[in-house]
Amino acid sequence: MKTKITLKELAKLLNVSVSTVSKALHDSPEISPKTVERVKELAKLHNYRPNPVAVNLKSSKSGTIGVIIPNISNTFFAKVLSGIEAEAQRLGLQVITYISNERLDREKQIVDRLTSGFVDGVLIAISEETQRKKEYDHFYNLVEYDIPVVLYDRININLPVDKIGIDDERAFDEATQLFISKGLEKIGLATSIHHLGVGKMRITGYKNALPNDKKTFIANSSRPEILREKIEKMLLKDKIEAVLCTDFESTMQVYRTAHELKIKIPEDLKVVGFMNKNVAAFLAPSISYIEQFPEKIGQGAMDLLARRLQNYPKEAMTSEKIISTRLEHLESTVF
Amino acid sequence: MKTKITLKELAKLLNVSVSTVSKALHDSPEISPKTVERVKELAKLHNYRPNPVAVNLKSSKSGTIGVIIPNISNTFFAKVLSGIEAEAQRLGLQVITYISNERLDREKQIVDRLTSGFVDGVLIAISEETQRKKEYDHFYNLVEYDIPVVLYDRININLPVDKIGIDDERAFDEATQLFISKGLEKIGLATSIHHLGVGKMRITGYKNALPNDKKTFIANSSRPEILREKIEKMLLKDKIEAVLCTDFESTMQVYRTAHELKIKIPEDLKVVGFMNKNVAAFLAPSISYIEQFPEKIGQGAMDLLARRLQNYPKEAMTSEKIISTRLEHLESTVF
DNA sequence: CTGAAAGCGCTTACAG
DNA sequence: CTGAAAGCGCTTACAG
Repeated sequence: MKTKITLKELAKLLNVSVSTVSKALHDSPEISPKTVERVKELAKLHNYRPNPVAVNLKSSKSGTIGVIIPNISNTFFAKVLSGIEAEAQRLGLQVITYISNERLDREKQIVDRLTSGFVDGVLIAISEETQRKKEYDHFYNLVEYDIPVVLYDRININLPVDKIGIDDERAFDEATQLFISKGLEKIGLATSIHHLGVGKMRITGYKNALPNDKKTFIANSSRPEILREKIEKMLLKDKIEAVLCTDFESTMQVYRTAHELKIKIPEDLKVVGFMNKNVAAFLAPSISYIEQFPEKIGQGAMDLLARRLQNYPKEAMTSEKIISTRLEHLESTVF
Repeated sequence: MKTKITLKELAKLLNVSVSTVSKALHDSPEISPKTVERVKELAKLHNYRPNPVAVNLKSSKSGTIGVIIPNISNTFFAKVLSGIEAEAQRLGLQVITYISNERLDREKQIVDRLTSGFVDGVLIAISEETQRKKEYDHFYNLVEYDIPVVLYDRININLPVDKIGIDDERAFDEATQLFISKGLEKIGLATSIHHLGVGKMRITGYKNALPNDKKTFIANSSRPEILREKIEKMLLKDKIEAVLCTDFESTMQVYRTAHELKIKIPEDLKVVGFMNKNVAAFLAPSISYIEQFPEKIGQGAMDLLARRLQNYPKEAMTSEKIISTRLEHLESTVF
């Protein structure tokens, strides 16, 4: 077993002081070129790497950032994490992952951990329960401890921090407009996330797009059986001609229910879903969907945080960044 | 802005030494009950929490573990991470996430990072490229630095470390047996991961289950268009009656292709897929699948690692743990 | 150009 | 029962 070599050991081998070694490795102009060379050579030979924990203690930085993820099984969040991780690597930062499972108590625990100095900054998508109960006090602890926070995706929340997400309202407004422009009269919406900020925004986009003379049809429930019933009612009784889905679950429910009721997509029903290509393209028929570019959101979130880590006091203003979505047309919106 | 209070500051406020405060907070019997009480009270008042970086430096532990994930968009791995994170929380460990994107060079970089002292141990699922090239040297660095490693999921690899995964061979053997017992003659397999260890094991299970007089039918490609063609050939020319799929992609391809060719599932074709319930149950028809319990794999991996972290030298033998799978019957295997 | 010293925030063996 | 000292591995202002 190899054991990690330390500055002290290098110094002894070279018959110089620890300070000289440290300075040499940092290319300090104080040190003679000859010494620098000797030191670096030996360091390389022994594959010396500074102990990050010691460096962190000295600099009172941890060199890591925390990411709070509400639900990692959601491919969207998994991909956001991927974007964060890639950008963090580029910046030389480590990513510590925390999963709240959409629960407020877990989120509080996590934030408590975070304030004890594990991380230099935090990226957060706020849990569902937290949003439902509107209890944001714990986040102010982070602010008080001067730990920069960036909210990602779930940004429709009144906290004085940087934010990055998509324009949920516009995406659904545009998708609804599309149906209207094709002359459809009865346009519905299915959602299992109507209590989330992002869900509300999407519903608002849909409603705003509908002219006053057009009725809204909304099937909403976070309980699968109920959602399924409401979708069935929309399809059979309301006889909607098109439906927008705000999330993966509702999209799959619409797909399955239409099939069971022998309602043909796209002939009898146009569908715009919210899911990733991996699934959308292989359904039969394939389902058009709103593409979100989660990796970009992750990368952007990391960049916003990195800016704060560099010169926090200088920039007082918080910024909000929006990543555009795109409606990807597959078979379910063929007219 | 609150700033974190240190031992030194507490000591000054209390007019005692830093050592006394530290000992009191650890309930040392050396300290008088009265002092312990005073110290704890003030610590609580100021919400004192020890600086983890300093504690780590002292103990030469980092209190964190690394997890290498080949592809986080794969729900299986996302859920494994969830299991790891939950167990790590319970054990008071932090999880640093690294994503290799199935690439050898990224994996090498990550391992390099890991050997510089960021983590106390590592959980690894080896990347696809690494397995293809059979280049495992970089992992031996971890072993040399005495950093415990646990392989999860992709465990069919000859490295002297603890492992946890599923019994891929048996799962596919049993699923194949099921079809045989129902009197089916032509049983095929579709895969996009035949170059991965787990893929090979699944194929072996399928082959082993088939009696000598039965032909094998295998559609394999990691390129979607090619896989699609091969599946089409199996369905149209070979006229297989049942098909096993080793992964999400091949399952979706079979589902979609059967639909396009107007081959009815399950009447004309029985299907056992490899995917998660979230999707499987909402397809039309729903697709029976092999359930893997990824959270359990994550939890088990973390536990194996925790054991090593506690008493590494004592236990020389490496262990291999298998988490049972279960065939979940939905509509695609109705006889 | 080199090195001794102080210090980051903690823990713990040792002295009193 | 309390405290001074050493040390974890580094960095850096200061002295020589």
